[in-house]
Amino acid sequence: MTTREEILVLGEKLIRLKGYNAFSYHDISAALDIKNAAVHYHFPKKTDLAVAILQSCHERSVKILEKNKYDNALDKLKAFLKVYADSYKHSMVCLVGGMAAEFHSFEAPVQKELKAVVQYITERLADILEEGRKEKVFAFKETPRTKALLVVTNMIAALQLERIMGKKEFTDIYQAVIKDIAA
Amino acid sequence: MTTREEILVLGEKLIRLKGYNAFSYHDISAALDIKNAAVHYHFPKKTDLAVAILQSCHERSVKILEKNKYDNALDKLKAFLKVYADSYKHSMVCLVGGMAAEFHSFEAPVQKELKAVVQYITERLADILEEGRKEKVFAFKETPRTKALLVVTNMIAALQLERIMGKKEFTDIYQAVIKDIAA
DNA sequence: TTATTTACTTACTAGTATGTAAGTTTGCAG
DNA sequence: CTGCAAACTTACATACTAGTAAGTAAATAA
Repeated sequence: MTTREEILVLGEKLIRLKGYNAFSYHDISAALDIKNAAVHYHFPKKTDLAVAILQSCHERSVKILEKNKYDNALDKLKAFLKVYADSYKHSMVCLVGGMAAEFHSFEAPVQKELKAVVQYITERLADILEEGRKEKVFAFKETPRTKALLVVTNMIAALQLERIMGKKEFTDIYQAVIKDIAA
Repeated sequence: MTTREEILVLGEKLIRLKGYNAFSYHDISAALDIKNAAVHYHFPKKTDLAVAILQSCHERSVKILEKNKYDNALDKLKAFLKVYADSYKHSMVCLVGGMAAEFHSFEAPVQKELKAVVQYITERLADILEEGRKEKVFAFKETPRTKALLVVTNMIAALQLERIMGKKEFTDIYQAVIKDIAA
């Protein structure tokens, strides 16, 4: 991994563990054993780093959710939900849930990028749900978009609650969501 | 309102608008036209302020959810959900959702208090849901506790998504949740 | 070989955040 | 009227944070 990539990965980790405003360039430079200015070399401002992290998250999401990767809706949904299960395994909240609270402390480019990620994720999930309902493997009474919002909010906040309470809230919610959608 | 109360109210507002680590004692002292040290007089450390804010939130929740305030489960549920609808009206996330992401940057007393609030809220909602099912006005297949977790996560993250996307995500989710529970 | 670019380090600045110590004002109890 | 406590202000200390300017070492291109 290049230094730039290491900064991106560690930066995302720090946001998802402590929050954006709770980490500093010093946290990154110390962990990677480089100097503060080296981080500024790759990402002049913290805003630049935040935007790059969100873009890499967006790209990752596209890879996971790209059409034709799986040929049935159930596998697509499982791939979608696995992202959150993996977050849970590493005691992290998802990037969106980790940045939402501090939204109004971000500069416009960060806000814009965060919006783009959320929009992409909810739209793709709505597609998957609609497809599954046509295939008769999913059942739900809401519109695909509304059901997608319900599922996404369950996942985002499940990770947050698990962190606070730590009594298998995530697993409960995760299994309930799958059971609820399965026709 | 006493200065102490004004600090508490403004502090909570700042957490819910910008996030805990994004506001400073200066933000409070400037808004209330007092000196920085005056805030420290009432709440020596930021941790003390956070704990006090969470306690006042806890007390408020107890007042709203106290047993025997309403005599039927539907009114109880409505009172519960109204808290989130009011947050939405003021473009704020709820305190729990606003602090979850930064959880690991808090000192132990803050973490403990946040946990207590979440625990109380989910337990009371589970009670309300169970009561409503007995009254045959609510219908759901999950356990009351799991259904409570599903509803709470919908509300918490709905406020967060609304903030990011701003295209009536909250209203969609809010109405879908009520429709889903109503028998 | 020389020039240029990449990826840094060294060294620094300006601003802000949390927090404290000591002094001041105001109202009230005895 | 005196003493005392509550609610501040003034002034300061410490530490960190974001960010910059200038220099360096190594690889690469002309």
